[in-house]
Amino acid sequence: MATIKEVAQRAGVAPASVTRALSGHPNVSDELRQRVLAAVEETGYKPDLLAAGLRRGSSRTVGIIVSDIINPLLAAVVDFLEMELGKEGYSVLLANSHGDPARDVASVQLLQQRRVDALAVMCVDERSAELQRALTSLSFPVVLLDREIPGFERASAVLFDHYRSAHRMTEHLLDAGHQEILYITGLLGTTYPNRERLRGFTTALEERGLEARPELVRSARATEQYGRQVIAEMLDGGSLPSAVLVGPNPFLPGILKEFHARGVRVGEDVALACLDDVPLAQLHQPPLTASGRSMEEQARVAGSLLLAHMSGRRMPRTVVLPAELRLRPSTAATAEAVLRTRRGPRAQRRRRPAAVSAPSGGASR
Amino acid sequence: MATIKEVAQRAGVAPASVTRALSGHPNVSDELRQRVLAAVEETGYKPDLLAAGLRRGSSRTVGIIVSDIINPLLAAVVDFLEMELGKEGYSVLLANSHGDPARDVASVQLLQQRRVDALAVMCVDERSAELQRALTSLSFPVVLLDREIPGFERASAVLFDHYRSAHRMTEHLLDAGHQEILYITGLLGTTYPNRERLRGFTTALEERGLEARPELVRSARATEQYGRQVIAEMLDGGSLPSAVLVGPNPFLPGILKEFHARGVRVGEDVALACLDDVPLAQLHQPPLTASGRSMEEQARVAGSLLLAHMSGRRMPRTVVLPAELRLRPSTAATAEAVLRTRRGPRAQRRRRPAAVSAPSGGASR
DNA sequence: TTGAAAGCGCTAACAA
DNA sequence: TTGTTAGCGCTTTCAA
Repeated sequence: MATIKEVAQRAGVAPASVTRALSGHPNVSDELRQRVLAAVEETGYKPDLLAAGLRRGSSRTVGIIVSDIINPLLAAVVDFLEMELGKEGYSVLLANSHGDPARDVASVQLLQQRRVDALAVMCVDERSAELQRALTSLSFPVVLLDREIPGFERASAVLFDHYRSAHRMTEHLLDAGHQEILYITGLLGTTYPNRERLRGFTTALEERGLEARPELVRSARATEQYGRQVIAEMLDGGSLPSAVLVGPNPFLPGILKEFHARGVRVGEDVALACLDDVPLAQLHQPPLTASGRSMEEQARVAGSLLLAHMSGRRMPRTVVLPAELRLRPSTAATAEAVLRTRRGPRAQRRRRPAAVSAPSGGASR
Repeated sequence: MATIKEVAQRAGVAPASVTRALSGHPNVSDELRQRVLAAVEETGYKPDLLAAGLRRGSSRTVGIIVSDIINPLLAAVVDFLEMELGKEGYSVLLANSHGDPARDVASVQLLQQRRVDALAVMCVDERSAELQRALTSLSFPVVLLDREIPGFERASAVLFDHYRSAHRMTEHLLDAGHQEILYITGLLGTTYPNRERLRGFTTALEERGLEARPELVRSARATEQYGRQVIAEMLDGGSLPSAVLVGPNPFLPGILKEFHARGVRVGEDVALACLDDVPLAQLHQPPLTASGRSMEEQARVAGSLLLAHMSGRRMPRTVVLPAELRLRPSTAATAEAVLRTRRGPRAQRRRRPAAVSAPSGGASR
């Protein structure tokens, strides 16, 4: 690999002039620029970005910490963010935590050592004191994506309005007459969306004089397995409410598998709504009502905030983006219809009978 | 950020001793190590990996070039690879090409400038001369993931046996009596899987005295939209074969949407098989027959090949991994049953009638 | 407008 | 076992 020295020598100029010619420095004669360009061409010179970064004190690199890149929503954010930042010459250093909070912390330190110019964070557990310590000690811009760290004023945040999203979705279910809703959520208290969604859910219930019964709020790390397990338990106990509300999308496959395995017809024997909209929700038959949000917009906003901060142009900022209710057939039936169907003659079922009975509390509650 | 000098000063040693103490150098006295460790603790020193990389001539960084990180299969590979390499202290620089071959080339050059120690490549178009030129000029290990570049002996490759996978899947459909199969593939000639799968498909047909009719091999960049369009065209022309074989998974949502929109019942009015297994295929009702492969294994093998090459321990190597036929209900019906269903009384349909008629050539062909 | 010189922070070779 | 020295390749003063 040719170095700047060789190029300089070949062009008969000083190394500094090569830098100037290539970096669009204002005061460079056309003649010198030509000679440098020719020498660059001949040698195939490509500046060493490691060396440039060391000297410049900035690596033109942005770190992304993500709790799980296989989650299509997070993959989409990474994708768009990489694109936004790439336009300005920044590369992305990816760190996936695989749901392990300890990795979040390790990643912050590693990326710091790699001298990233900024950090985008979709961590596993925003409450981790260690993580907070690591993040607040950073001396470069940080943007939190759907994460909230009180007191971390130096960071920007791009949040969706998960409170409103969950609130509206819950109201939608209540409007259909559902008196009991099973809410399957990710770990409470670990991240902003889970927290806000719970608040939206309980508030909507309370506004109608209902309460979120603890046994109907099931919380765990978002895995397919747990989604399946919860449904199995509810069915086994004969206590599946007329409506189910799902938070994080990794639960969804498990939930659907268990419903299908038991012959529970989504949309008929149970209403099902999701707070994450993923391809699976749209393509399921019947399609699933979901709360949709534009990861592209989140990434675009995050990207421009980071770029602005890196160039020192702006102050940290919190941006809240709306989510959109996407009504689909999985919640079209009224609670009454759902409960009637369940009690109705098994013979009418197209598939094998569902192991469903009316929930203990029932609609009469 | 504290530097090595400050640590050295505080510990009363030379900078080089700090390096030695921290890097586990054999000849370091316990006493010196203790003092250094204490000073590190006090200053919160974290080595600058940019500087270390420059000096060492290796950045402990691996580039990944991926054609589309939103594709769940590719996201899985990135995920596992990042994990494998992370164990050994390597970070991942991500470059997503978004289906644009020109970006592949730009990414190779950028990553080269960033002095990555190795490169994992899932490019858009392996035939691109520019890309080949860029890749072959590299002086560090490269591993191709499901990509093949003839003459690029210095690279390793981790391939799945897509030929066998497509061959077996086609045989499976032929065994069910399908005489005509619509094959929807990604751009032919751009990548190894598309090429090998086509070969497997046509060979299987030829072995039974059939031929792959050009109008039944539909090729385009893998997008949901094209998948939908092909199905719409076939249905409009009344020429949908009794079986459909789908290559790249991005087609799948479009195909399913069009089938659903037209009331074509997958598994009854048409047999459907996929050469990519994604969550959607498993969770569809009925579940879709698919060819499954372990992205985790591909990533593990790729990771260990890269690590081995980087430490100079081994030669480039090509590893071929098997794919597994996962038979599910979407191909359970025989061709005869499918065609009979289509001609049968509309009244028996549960949903609205399908706009399907027997294909022009028909089973009698 | 250009060149010379210094140095970013680290590590490896060599010397002690 | 430890310190000294040099230098990775670049960019940024500063001086000419």
